Amino acid sequence: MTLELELAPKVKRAPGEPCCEPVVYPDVERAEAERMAVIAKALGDPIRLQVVDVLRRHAGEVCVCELVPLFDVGQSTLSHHLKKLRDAGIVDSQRRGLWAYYYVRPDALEELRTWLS
Amino acid sequence: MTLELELAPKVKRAPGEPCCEPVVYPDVERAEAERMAVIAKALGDPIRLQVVDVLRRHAGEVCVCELVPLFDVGQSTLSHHLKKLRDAGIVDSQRRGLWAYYYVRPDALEELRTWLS
DNA sequence: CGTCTCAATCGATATTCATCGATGAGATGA
DNA sequence: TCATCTCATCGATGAATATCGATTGAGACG
Repeated sequence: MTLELELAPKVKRAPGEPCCEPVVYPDVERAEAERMAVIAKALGDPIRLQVVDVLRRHAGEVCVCELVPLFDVGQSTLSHHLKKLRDAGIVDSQRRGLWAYYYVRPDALEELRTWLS
Repeated sequence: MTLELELAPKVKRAPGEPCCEPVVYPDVERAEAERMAVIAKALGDPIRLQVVDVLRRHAGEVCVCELVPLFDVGQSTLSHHLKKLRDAGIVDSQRRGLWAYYYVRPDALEELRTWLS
């Protein structure tokens, strides 16, 4: 904040010479970032993120037949979104009788939350 | 956990009768969820998320010319990703001479982090 | 068994998106 | 003024994705 006035590199330099401190980026962090991107991508659709929001507000489980009328898409489309969320480890489901009940698996969201901290 | 054994609805019911407690989802929460989806979507690409990771590790700013060799894509592609991050309010940039320096704007990430809590 | 219901899957389609190469914009310096 | 450098933007292309309607599969019930 205070003494960074000379961060701007000199324009005159040998070709290929770096303009500033070289940035290092370990493979370990790269792998973790890739995992976080998978979670964020699953949350990156408005419908999917709203589904997660609804599930979190109803701390137990929510039946798919209750989820469908909340959104302006067909049942098959919502099922597709639920699969994406399942594949990312964000939600899971349990069948009872004819119905399927979905619930949030907090671990994935907590992973992302921690990464953001 | 303990007393949810009778959550499964009776199969026999009048047509159209809900299978469980109706779910409500206020428009206010819906709007907030849409905003979070924008942020999550911007983070949902491995390269973009790694860019944010690098910028966070270098608390000040990082020159684009240092960013480019870190990733296996061309300069124009990286510029495209940086624009996406800018549009989502996650990063911002400042030009000094020929160079452009990018830095993280913590607010957007903090918004998402708070939502995840 | 046959039929009904709910949810998952399939196939098709239109849109979005990541990527590239080329070009443009702006600054620097000869 | 002109060449060079960095980065942003443009246009095109192939891949991924969101969506739909139709079908399938699994349970429940009679």
